[in-house]
Amino acid sequence: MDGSNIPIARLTLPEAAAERLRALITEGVLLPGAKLNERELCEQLGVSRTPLREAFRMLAGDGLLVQLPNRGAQVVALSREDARHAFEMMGALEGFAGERAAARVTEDDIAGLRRLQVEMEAAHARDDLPTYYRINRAIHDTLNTVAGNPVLTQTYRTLNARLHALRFRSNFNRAKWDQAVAEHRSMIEALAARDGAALRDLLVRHLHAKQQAVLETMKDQEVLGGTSL
Amino acid sequence: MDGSNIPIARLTLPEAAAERLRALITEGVLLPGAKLNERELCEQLGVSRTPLREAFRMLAGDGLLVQLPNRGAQVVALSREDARHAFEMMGALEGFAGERAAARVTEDDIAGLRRLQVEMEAAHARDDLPTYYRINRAIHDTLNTVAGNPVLTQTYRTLNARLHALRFRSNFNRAKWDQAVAEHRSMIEALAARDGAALRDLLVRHLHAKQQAVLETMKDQEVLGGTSL
DNA sequence: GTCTTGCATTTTGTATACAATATGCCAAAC
DNA sequence: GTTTGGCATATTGTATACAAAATGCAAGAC
Repeated sequence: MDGSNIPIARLTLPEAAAERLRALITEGVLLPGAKLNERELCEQLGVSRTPLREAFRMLAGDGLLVQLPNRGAQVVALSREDARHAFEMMGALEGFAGERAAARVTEDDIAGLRRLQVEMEAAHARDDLPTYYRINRAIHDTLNTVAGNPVLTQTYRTLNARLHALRFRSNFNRAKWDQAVAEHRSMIEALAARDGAALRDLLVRHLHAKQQAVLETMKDQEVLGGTSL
Repeated sequence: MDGSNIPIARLTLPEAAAERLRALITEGVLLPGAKLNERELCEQLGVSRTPLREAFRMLAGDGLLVQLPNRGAQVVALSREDARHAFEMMGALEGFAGERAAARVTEDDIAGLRRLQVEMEAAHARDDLPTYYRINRAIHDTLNTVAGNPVLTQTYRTLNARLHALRFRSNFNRAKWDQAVAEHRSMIEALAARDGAALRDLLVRHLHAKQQAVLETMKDQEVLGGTSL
């Protein structure tokens, strides 16, 4: 026996419930601010209250739910300010990832990213937004992986899940899209040149643009129970 | 009624249990790698299993415990690598905090920090390590607060709690201490000059030094169930 | 008409009983 | 001597009953 003791991935009941809830939030069945009734959800998910409550705790830890004492859990609703802070943080995390990635990247990694870039540009050319999103995400995930810091990866994933789950979509238009694709090309070049500072800068700017696009769509949105974290 | 609906801070039972457990971990009563027996802890803390388990989930979310399905919870034991990654991340977070703080700092903030710096140098001069630690922490916390990003603050606090709870202490010596105090002086100057890039750089380097000091003490320490996150 | 007060109902919090799983030990097989 | 199988025990996982708290409504006071 060697040390690779990875048990067969068997979801525990609370984990499964959390996963299902996460999906319900992401799909927009449970909207931001919605309060979660334990008994109702128990019936819907077919689990009893104990594991459901453990699922609540997990999602609260991920920042998807807030739990108010004696008043149950509700889906977080980020205010404009909260969103601004979250994207600002994302910029910092991605910038750090880029910097580290530049220091550790291999030729194979670069080749893989170039392939993704080609696919991304093809999706862009044929206006295939879903594919574009998928590849975009793959590129950012790869950068993060290449950075080789699990603490970063964990933090990044959690924050990313939060932003995705809360349905922040940018106000898409052709000019911004073209710009984003161009930025990605520059990133790969900076990475290939192992220029960490430049890559960091590009990523921070890239996220800043995304932040602006998202904030535009939230222009005069009410606070709706906006909460910290 | 205005919107300041801050309820009287009344700790829920799971929160209280979590707090107590956190203390037990920080004080070293529960050592890294120790497995936590539910029944035992129930008796010790005077709560039943349900709230204790909720406390486990909370601490697991903070990265202080790992929960293995059907095998209970245990205190995380960070490997050398894990510690390296955590400190690297801390550097990135503090760097980001410094950058933002430089953009937002007020003259009052600077005055307050200068006062702390004087206190810190006094503690340093009289070899008062506990006070030094306390003020050091206050300075870093202030920088973080001035940065004005709650998402950052939350992440920073969680990671910091983890590093503290897991009892990472650096291999202290006079040269390193002198160096650290000098670095703090430079930081205040960079902040006063609103030079975000310089402050960021100083903080990253400062954390790197701390990382080195900690890693030295972990030189050839075994992995002991070292886990991710 | 508005504000308070008390009660019924709903919902959350905690304890505990029972079920499922893991652990350790001993005997039997190879 | 090592390995395998089966049991007894310990420990975790889940459901549920009961307790505590919050909510909503209606009746009465002002």
